[in-house]
Amino acid sequence: MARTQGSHAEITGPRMREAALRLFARHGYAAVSMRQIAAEIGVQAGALYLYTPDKQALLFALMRDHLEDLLADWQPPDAAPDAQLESFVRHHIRYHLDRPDLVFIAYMELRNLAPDNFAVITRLRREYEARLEAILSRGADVGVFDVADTRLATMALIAMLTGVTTWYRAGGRLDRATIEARYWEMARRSVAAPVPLPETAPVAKLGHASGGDI
Amino acid sequence: MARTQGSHAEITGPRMREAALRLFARHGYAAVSMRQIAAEIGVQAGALYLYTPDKQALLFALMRDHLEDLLADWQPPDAAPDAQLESFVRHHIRYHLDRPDLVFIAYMELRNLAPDNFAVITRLRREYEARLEAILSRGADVGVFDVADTRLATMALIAMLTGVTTWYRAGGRLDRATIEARYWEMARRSVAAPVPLPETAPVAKLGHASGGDI
DNA sequence: GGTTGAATTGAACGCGCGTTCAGATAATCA
DNA sequence: TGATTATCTGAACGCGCGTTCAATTCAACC
Repeated sequence: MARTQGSHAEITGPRMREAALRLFARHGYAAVSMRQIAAEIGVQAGALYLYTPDKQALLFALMRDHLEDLLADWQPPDAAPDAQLESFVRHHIRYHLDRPDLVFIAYMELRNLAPDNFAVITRLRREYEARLEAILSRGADVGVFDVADTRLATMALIAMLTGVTTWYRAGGRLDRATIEARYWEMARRSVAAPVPLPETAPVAKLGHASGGDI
Repeated sequence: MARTQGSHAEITGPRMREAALRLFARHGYAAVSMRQIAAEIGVQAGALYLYTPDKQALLFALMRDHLEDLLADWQPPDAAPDAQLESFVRHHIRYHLDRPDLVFIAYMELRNLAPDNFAVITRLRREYEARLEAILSRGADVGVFDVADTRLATMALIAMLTGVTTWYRAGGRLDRATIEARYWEMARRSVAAPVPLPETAPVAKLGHASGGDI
């Protein structure tokens, strides 16, 4: 007996990826079996191999697609560094709140990647980090940011922002817009140059006294 | 044939924990077998069960001991909130740079804990987070900090600081003291209240113009 | 209505897993 | 020296793993 009612390739493939994503995020790649993924979508394990050459490729595809999406989804706007940073931070938070499982996997399962796959994923991550670093660099040159080490600041900011997925739950105490604003406020302050003295510069775009969202 | 030369309980036990720690951190709990741990210390898998009831207890012991150590190792000094925060941040960075594997495991392997063990570990983590949150709360009350949401700020800061383990490598470009100073600088700015206006307050302990370590 | 072929089943493969335990060994103690 | 005991081996247990594949089913097309 095979090919039970309602079986279609264009459905099973995506469903497999969804189930794998959910299970990998919940229990970890190594702890999830192909049989579990198959059971999740009402299919036998063998059927999965119509849609992925093996388990490793399934993980890799999830991570690669996620990172390529992330990179394609955001380009630095043609603006001043502070505006670029705000755009980056807000997009990062929004994107991560939308795809908690993907984000989780993408940096939890790095060690379960085969060497070649690891290299690809690492390159994509570096590319994303480089975008933030470029913003910080330019802002530091212009004097609107005050970062002693752009690489460290990049890693610190990304860690801070990505951390939102570890505690955020939909329907929780804070809504997404508030969370976005709070993170942006903290990120901004952590790298902003000190407010110029009043007699020197009249306008302080990144001044500390806005307090609008507090 | 058993009990080969030089076998001693007081050596094998700790060695097992060290090997498990290293392997769990490198490959993940689920991907490491008891046989691999045993091979690492030159012993057969069965011998491990003299020192742990099972694999799960081994993971749990590592995580619990780590968190209890972390909690025992630092108490908030009897000082102003800003000094307390500096103490917390510097200790956190130092502690985490000293024990990258333990830290890594302690939040990577949460999902591999049995429910009862998970509850214990979560309680310890909450306790640690609560210490930081208390500092931020007090500082906000006093007016030296400006945090819109202490819980969010707590999670954001801890994520930022803990992230240091993802990129730090001994002998790298930055030495530990520099890293500690940079993180403290970013953490401080992200929560510090705006500098009081010159005519209002003569001394600004958390002012933005120190620049000493830049 | 018969044929075709994509989609799936279900059984099988060898393997390594966590754990147990009787037996062997060597250090210790009387 | 002989008995005891802590320590460890090596084999075994049942199980689930990732993966393969012949057989089967069903939708689509002629």
